[in-house]
Amino acid sequence: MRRRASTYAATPARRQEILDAALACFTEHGIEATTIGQIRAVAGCSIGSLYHHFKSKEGLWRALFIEGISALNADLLGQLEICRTAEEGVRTVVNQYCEWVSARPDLARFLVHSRDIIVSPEAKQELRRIHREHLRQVFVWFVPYVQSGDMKQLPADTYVPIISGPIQDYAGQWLSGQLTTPPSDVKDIFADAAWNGVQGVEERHDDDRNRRAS
Amino acid sequence: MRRRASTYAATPARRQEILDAALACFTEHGIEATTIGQIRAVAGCSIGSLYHHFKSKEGLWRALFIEGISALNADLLGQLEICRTAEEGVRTVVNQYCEWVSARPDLARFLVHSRDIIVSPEAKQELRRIHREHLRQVFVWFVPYVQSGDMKQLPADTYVPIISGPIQDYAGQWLSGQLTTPPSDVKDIFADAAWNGVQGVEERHDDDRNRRAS
DNA sequence: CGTAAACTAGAACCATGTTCTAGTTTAAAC
DNA sequence: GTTTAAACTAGAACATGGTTCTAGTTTACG
Repeated sequence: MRRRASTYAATPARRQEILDAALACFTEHGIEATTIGQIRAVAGCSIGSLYHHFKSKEGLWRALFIEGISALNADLLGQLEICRTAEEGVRTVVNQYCEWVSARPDLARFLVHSRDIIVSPEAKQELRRIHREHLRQVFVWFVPYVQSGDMKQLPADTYVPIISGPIQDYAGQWLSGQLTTPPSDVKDIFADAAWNGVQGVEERHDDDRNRRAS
Repeated sequence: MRRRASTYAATPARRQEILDAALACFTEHGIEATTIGQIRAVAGCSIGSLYHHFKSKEGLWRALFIEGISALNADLLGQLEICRTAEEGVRTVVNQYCEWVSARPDLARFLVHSRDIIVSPEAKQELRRIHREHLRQVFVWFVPYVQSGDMKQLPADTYVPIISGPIQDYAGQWLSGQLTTPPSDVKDIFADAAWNGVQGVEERHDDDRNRRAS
């Protein structure tokens, strides 16, 4: 007699309709300015239906956020799989982010801007967990190259900012309309800078110039 | 007969009380979760008084944001004034941000998190104007060093992400409690990375190793 | 069919930002 | 000093928008 959850065939479609409507509204009016009423209207459903699928407005944000960040993470890990050198890996991190942002700017904009909007402690904790797990997986990929000396030894928490910080900063500005040159046009510059920042000291040359008086 | 604005002696103090109360509430409950009622209670004033001094909740955010960002900018420009080399300038940009974030974490947290929360077009435009003007002033300082070759020639919009992106990313994580090592403890690493990313090609050595097959 | 859970609907509710009207205080003019 | 006009304060009334609730419909499966 006990029925499994979500045996209805049409459910996933309706759920997705609401998510799509929400993203469209966020893009048009901004995340903060979007109301449940607008989403409901675009999705063509009732308040009751919306609240049946998502516990709250924040629950809707959360679902959209998790969907987006998971796709982004999975895509990156997939691309890292086929990299064979540290440099390739670092450049892939930068390039993949550029491609992703260009390919799905609406979702990217939402991901960037929504980080500071999710408020409830449980949700925050879950998002942090996902983020940590992702970082761990990426970190694992790079560990051997740090040990081999292909990459510099640095405090663990500094790799991500050095590699991803610049391109994320640039992409954020581009997404909010402050820059006109798309990330894909400058990705090599940021890939260079990223690799430059973490590559190991090379042994073939005189390396004095990497040292300096502080 | 015509009276100048704000001839009341007590006004600035009351205004500041409200701003301080707002920042305290933001720190305690988060920006989004803070209500006008909470601010009013902490500031010990009435709704009418609050709305007299600030047009709206967003107006209050805006005032706090402008106060904070202006102080941050002025401090940086002051420190840049006394720098005499490109490397000193770049390192100052990184170090000053570290110091600022450590000295006034509440305000820094608000600045970082509120960027995406201010919604009204006019306010957004004003903030963008302030930001652009600040960037221009900083950029002007660096121009001679780019022309002299002390710094690499890059697309104009890429300097800021390369120099400030990593430390801002790190500081943001620290401010939100995800990291325990304060920015001041890793500032040299990020200053190294920043300078490394923008320093000009040095002529005394063989520079081939800065080139690579993409 | 019959049934139980998934789903939909929208009215009622409630929290919170904003406006409004009515007063009080301040400082300058006479 | 008294007057006067604007700055300021107060809090009730209002408006908007998120959430809850009750009632009904659809779906899948026995």
